[in-house]
Amino acid sequence: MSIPRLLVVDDDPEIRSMLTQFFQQNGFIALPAATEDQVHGHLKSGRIDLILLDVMLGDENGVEICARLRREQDVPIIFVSALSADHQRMAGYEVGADDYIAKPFNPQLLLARVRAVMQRARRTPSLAYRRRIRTFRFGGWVYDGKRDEVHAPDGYQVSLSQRETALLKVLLANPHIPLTRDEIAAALDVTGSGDKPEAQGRAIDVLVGRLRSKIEANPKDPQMLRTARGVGYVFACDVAVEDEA
Amino acid sequence: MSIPRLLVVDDDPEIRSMLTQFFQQNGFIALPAATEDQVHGHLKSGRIDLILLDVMLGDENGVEICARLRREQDVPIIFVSALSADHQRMAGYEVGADDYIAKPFNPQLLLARVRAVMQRARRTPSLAYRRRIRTFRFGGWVYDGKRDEVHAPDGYQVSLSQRETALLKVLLANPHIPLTRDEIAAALDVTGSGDKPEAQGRAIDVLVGRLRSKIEANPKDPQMLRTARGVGYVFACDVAVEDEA
DNA sequence: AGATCAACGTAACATGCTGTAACAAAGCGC
DNA sequence: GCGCTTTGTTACAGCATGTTACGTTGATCT
Repeated sequence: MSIPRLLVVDDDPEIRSMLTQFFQQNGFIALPAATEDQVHGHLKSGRIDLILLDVMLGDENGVEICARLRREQDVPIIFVSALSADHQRMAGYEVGADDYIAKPFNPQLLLARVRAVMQRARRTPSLAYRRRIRTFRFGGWVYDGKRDEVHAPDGYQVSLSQRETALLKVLLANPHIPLTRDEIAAALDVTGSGDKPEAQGRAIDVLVGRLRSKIEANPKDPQMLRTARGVGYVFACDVAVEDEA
Repeated sequence: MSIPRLLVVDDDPEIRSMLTQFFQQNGFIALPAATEDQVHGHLKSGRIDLILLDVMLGDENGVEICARLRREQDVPIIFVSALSADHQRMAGYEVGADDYIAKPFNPQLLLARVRAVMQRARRTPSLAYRRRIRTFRFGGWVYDGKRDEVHAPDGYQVSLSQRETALLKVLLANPHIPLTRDEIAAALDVTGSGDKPEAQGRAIDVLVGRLRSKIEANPKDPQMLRTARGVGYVFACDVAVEDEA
């Protein structure tokens, strides 16, 4: 392979040039971009091997940009977030980013991550089919990311609806962290159309209730999917994660 | 890992420079900070591996600062308190500090604690996933921190509301120490939103009454949850604590 | 002792949040 | 089109929590 070409997308000029220079000094061809339009321009005009994308691009939501890029072209994307709180939360969003890195980052770690993602991208036949495949184990239960199935402690398979599965995945990605209804709704909508910004009645409550009825031994006294009164919901259960392929 | 970078937060210039110099002589990069703003500045501008935070920062409450920092970024925090009474009290506050150290401290002990916390932080994937899990035993009763349940001496499970449980935990963390209503209220709010600074009627009294009615054999003549007339309430009962994983 | 007053206990009420059944709308396969 | 599933909406009931009001207790002074 020739010299890897990398696109640095950030609206802060300082960070942008800092990152660009850093990668150039480390043997990459690094191109700066400040807006989504510029990104599209670069993608059309030449080969790009990887995109470093800031989560907060001005008032634009990086998550949505990522989803759009993914729909359009098959480029590995690494998210860069200012807050590690975002960072954790990102894991729940099914936007298909290949990795997440929180600022401030250790330069060596950043390089390692970038190389790892590019390695992986090279090995994998078609990026478009790639997603984060992860298997979660929690209190006897298993969510098998490969088959997108949920198995009860007794081994039987439980059938969850799409929405219920999505909710479960958001929760599994954020164990012990209280999530507000808005945050959950945002995470769920990213997979879909992504254009329902505000409040939507009690949809989340009902969804939570339905999921409880399927995965809680005693739905009236939930042990895992607890409610955080005045806040939202928490997944109060330790979760083991296995990344696959 | 490179040289560890440490932030010393204290509003007393003397202690601040004393600590800073001490750590610098022991191979750390130690940065002084006097206010929360300065802390945020340092966090934004560069890597910080650990924060040493004074409990009393002027009139600001260190506990709340800690909670805010935790929400924002994932840095290990060690509390430093002037009074060991505070020290004990801290244990009840669920702020997620990684350790507590009382002044005056043994320099070697301090170093050891700092190194231990940094070790732990390195091993642990994400600090935010960590919580203090503790089980308390008091006069036949058991509070099981893992399941967040309370069991009566006869083995039956007692159902406490969230608020009642929170109150119980504050009391258990401070046995034999009279707590004022303000202190209790502060401790209870830290877990929540953290933005109800002042007096709130008789809420604490009523809450105490409700807890008594559930855990006292004879609520009219409380043996554990005693009132300290003119002060507040005391948990007059020996408590055994077990920390878990 | 008795009077007095502040602190405390608690029942009753007010409010807000949550769980959920029932219904409606939308999507899907046949 | 028809039946089935999924998902969102609404309405109502129940619970958790804070507030108020009033009776009781306990300390202090005379």
